[in-house]
Amino acid sequence: MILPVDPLQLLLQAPIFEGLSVEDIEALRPAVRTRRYERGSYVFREGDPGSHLYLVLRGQVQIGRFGEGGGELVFAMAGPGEVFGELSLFVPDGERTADAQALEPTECMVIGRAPLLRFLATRPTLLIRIIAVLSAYVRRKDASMAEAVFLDVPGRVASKLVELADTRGRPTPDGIVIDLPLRQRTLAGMVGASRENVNRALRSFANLGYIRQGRGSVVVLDRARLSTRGSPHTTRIS
Amino acid sequence: MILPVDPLQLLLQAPIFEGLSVEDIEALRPAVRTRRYERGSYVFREGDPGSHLYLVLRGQVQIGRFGEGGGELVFAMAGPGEVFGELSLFVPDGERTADAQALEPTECMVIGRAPLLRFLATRPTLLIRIIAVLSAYVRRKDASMAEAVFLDVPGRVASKLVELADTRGRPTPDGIVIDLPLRQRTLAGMVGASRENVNRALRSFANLGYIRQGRGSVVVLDRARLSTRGSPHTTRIS
DNA sequence: TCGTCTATGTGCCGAACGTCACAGCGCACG
DNA sequence: CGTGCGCTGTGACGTTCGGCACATAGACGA
Repeated sequence: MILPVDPLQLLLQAPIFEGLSVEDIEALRPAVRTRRYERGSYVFREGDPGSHLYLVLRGQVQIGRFGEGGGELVFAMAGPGEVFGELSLFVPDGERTADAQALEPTECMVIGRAPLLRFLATRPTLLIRIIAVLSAYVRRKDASMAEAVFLDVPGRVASKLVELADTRGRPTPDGIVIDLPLRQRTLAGMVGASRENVNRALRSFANLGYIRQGRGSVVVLDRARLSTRGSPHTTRIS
Repeated sequence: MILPVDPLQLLLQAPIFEGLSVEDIEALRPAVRTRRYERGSYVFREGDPGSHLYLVLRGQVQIGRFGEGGGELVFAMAGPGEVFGELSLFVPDGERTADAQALEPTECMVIGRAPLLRFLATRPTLLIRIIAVLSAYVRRKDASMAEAVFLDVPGRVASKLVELADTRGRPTPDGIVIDLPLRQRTLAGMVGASRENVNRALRSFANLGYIRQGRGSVVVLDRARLSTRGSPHTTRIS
């Protein structure tokens, strides 16, 4: 994959910054640095000062809680053209409340909080767009909470696969290829289930012909049937 | 409880609008109406057009999914001085993705989307504050997702009670009284568990002397020990 | 005051799922 | 070109928790 001549152009693709003009981009340029991370290394960890915004140029980053001893939980993923680390930016002296870890060799653009805030302070339209994006985040979180409560493990896996196919899927003659290093570990962290049960769910979907799987990859073959799997048991709750 | 002379003054108490000046408030006045809701009635439902922002003057509103057939899940609560319905505001033609239901006789201030957006468009400082509040929302949602995954039902109940004591608690000689119509149904919806198991957790905490409970009310007696209950089993996940 | 409705308390059962243990197996790295 | 590490696959087991059934008891209206 060939990088664009100007990495800053990628900002235009991030939903949060959609609609930036070329002049806007030039105004930001002096504040920007790029950094590299090898697979498994941390971009930041819980408790670090949250003083920078990151834009992924190449690779993949997972954001969540990755305690050494035991469980891990994935809050979000960020691939090329996507932004992360934005939540600490607007809280004065904000600390990171999650870890960010590179899943592959990764390169990021880094923008300091102060210049970015100066930049945004005069652009209410952009601020409103950011608010819209954050509102959508909150809604998606509410929706996943509902799924975690109302769906069993296979249901959550199916639902997550459909979501990934829709948001990061690349259609091919064979099926929708999910463009992610999607290990069962990671998928388990996304849906809040054990790796073993995610495995069993995946195997059963593969047997039904809904998906095809390889090492670290999933291809969605039958999106329709997979999304049907979304309402299995009617958990009562309360 | 006596209502303030001017309901709009309450806007100053909502975190989202903290820092408004008196002139700001006057600018909004023509756009504002008030409405009443009886207990159990819906302020809005999933699918409604999301064209208004609500500020609670009196009563309590729960926001979440409340399907007739079976389960319910509470995303947020709003009491006097608090705002809800804000997520649809910045999404053009946004629909409600949750229900809002009055838990008690309730009175709300209602502000239309268009006038509010006009008002905000010239106040970047306020927009940045809104972004900060939404960022905090996202983080809290991530945190509750982590709790849902890593804690068992008693642990989640304990954690939620501590949170409620901290955010809506009124300290008294007897203990921290939670100022909410807190039925076991509602609490179950907040932590994503069945009413029965929430009951068992509450009873066990009461027996240990951590809390005292009445019909629709909980008093936290020993916040320290209750929050200790927060790390029971080490779920592995992934 | 009485009756009904809603909230709370509790025992029991079965299913779902986390946990452990271990067996292939391929990739990456030396 | 091996070889060890990490990802995948699978069985067995015990716990947790949802679901049901039902008892009790305040609250509220007729």
